[in-house]
Amino acid sequence: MVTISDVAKLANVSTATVSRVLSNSGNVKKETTEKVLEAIQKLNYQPNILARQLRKLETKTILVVVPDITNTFFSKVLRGIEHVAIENDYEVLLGDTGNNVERERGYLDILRQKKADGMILLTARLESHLLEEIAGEFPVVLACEYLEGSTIPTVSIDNISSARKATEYLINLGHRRIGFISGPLNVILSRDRLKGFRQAMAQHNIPIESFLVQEGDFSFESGYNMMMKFLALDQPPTAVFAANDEMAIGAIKAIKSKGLHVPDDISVVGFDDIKFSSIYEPALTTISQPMFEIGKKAMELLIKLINKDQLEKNQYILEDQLVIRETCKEYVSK
Amino acid sequence: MVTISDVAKLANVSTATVSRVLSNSGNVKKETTEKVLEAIQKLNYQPNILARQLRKLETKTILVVVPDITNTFFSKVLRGIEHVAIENDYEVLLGDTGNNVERERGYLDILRQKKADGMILLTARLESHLLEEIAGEFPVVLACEYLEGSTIPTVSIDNISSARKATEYLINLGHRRIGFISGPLNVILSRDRLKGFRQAMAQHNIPIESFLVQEGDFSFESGYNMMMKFLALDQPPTAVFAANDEMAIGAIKAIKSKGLHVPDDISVVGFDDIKFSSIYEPALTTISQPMFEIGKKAMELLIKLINKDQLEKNQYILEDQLVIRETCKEYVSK
DNA sequence: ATTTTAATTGTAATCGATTACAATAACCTC
DNA sequence: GAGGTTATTGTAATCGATTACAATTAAAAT
Repeated sequence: MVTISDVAKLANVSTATVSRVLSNSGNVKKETTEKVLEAIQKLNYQPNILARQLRKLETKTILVVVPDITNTFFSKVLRGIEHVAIENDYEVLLGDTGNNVERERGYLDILRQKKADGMILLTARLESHLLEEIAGEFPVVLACEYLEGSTIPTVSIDNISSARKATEYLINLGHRRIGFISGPLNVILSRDRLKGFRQAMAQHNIPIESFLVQEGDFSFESGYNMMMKFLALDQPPTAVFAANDEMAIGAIKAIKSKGLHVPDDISVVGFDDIKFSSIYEPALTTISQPMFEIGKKAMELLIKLINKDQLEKNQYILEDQLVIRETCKEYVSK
Repeated sequence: MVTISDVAKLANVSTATVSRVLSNSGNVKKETTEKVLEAIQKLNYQPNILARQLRKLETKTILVVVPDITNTFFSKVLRGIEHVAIENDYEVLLGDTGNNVERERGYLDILRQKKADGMILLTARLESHLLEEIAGEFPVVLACEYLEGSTIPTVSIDNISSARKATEYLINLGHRRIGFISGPLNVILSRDRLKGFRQAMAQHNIPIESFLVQEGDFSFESGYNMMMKFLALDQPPTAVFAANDEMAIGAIKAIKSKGLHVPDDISVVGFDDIKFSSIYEPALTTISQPMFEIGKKAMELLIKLINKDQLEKNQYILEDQLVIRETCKEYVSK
């Protein structure tokens, strides 16, 4: 392997000088610089990053922990992260947990072992004290999810108000029997969306029957299954709000399987606005999250944390949007 | 920061001994081991991986270069890679090129700089000599794509025979005017799928009119646009084979937009079997690639390369499968 | 009890860079 | 040209682990 001292020897200078040329620190004579560059060229020298990292105690790598990389929602956020990472000479280490808390925990060691300068979590199922502890010691940013009462910097939308907005939209269309398919209630953002739903219903004095709220797990299949439960009721809901798009599409599938139509028989609203939602038929009305922007912002914050810059605030709330497409319709009693 | 010498001091032994305890190399007395472990516990010591890596000249990290992480096809392959990686204590550095050759090239430096022990490419748009060169120096495995006449280890399906299989299926249904929407023809796997299509047609003595072959770019939109071209013909094809599922779905959208029906008016076959294909309506008939398996196999090969084990062969061809769903129908002349 | 052998531990070099500090060279100023 | 200043370069310590080799200790063999 070609090392810095090989270069130094060939160029007839010290390793210090080669290093200085490499880092563009300035104080090297032109001729010397040229000699060194020539030697570098001739030997096809590439600095060993490990050695540099060890010396500087930084890795220029950040870790992103994702609950499910095959979900396009997360891969879009990841894209935003990568975008900013590359601009700032960072590399992205990917940790896919496959929705497994154990693996989420395992990835913390990468930080502890200094294999990454910081971490962005797109999932926060871990015990909060664990997270707080590691965030006290290393730069950590939460994206999408957050931790109640925590000071860990967070980027997300306001899930409560978004869910309220979507629910109100259905209410304004005249719906009163509205079903809600929630995400797993052990994650806070599921609880928030449920809360938003409840708030909107309460505001309009519409009582919520308990069997009209069902807990899914964000998967297509769970959306299908929960909708089937709704359809088995004597009086099925006239509209359904699912806490993410995959479940919403699962619900539509279920409705279709009974020979009913969306939106004519039942209206459906989703959450996230993944790519498939606009392609599917009927095109899904949904809350659109700025996925790319969330990723970008999260990475920007992380870089600030790494550089020990001051943050203006800890909670960054980005704008979401209700995208009205084809799955909702005014309620007309039959 | 807590270092190995802090531990050594507290346990009253040398750093060498601590290191031996850490690596479980055996030759340490029980009592000493306990003393050391106790010190490690007490100080909450975590070895600095950078230092270890520098000394051992290995990173236990591999690089995966993906053309588009938001495509679920690639994220599934990635899942397979990660599965094997974790089992073998490797971490995965993700390189998403966003279909940009420049960025693909950039990621090679990560290998050169020893930031990763090896690389899996899910894309191979680079100049082949560059790839050959880097593969000569570092462990590299190609997955999905391959390089003509190259000895770089490769995992993929047999794209030619799969495309032939799909085409023959349409032919056997009675179709003669079959349109083909190819992927970008600068990537070999697109050319292979086209070749398979041509072979099947030739075998059945069906001439291919040039305007029945259109080049897309694997995106939903391009599938839509190319299908629109077909539909503008005097005699549109009675069946269409798209080189991936996204384009196939785009094509179906185009067909529907003209008030026509799939499969009654036009049959459609896709390629890949991404998750959405079974959810979409009509459910897509397609060639199913073993994405997870491809990823697993690729990582297994890479590990062998890294360990300098002998490979049995350079080309690993996995089984694909024609999945018949709802988008094809026998041709009946009208 | 002494020698031989095996088990355990320590010392110090090493991986390949960066950088504080020291040394030298080059350039001014009067 | 002496003295001072600045620019350039070199020496060697350093980052935190691993490991070859040496040294010591303990156990076994005679």
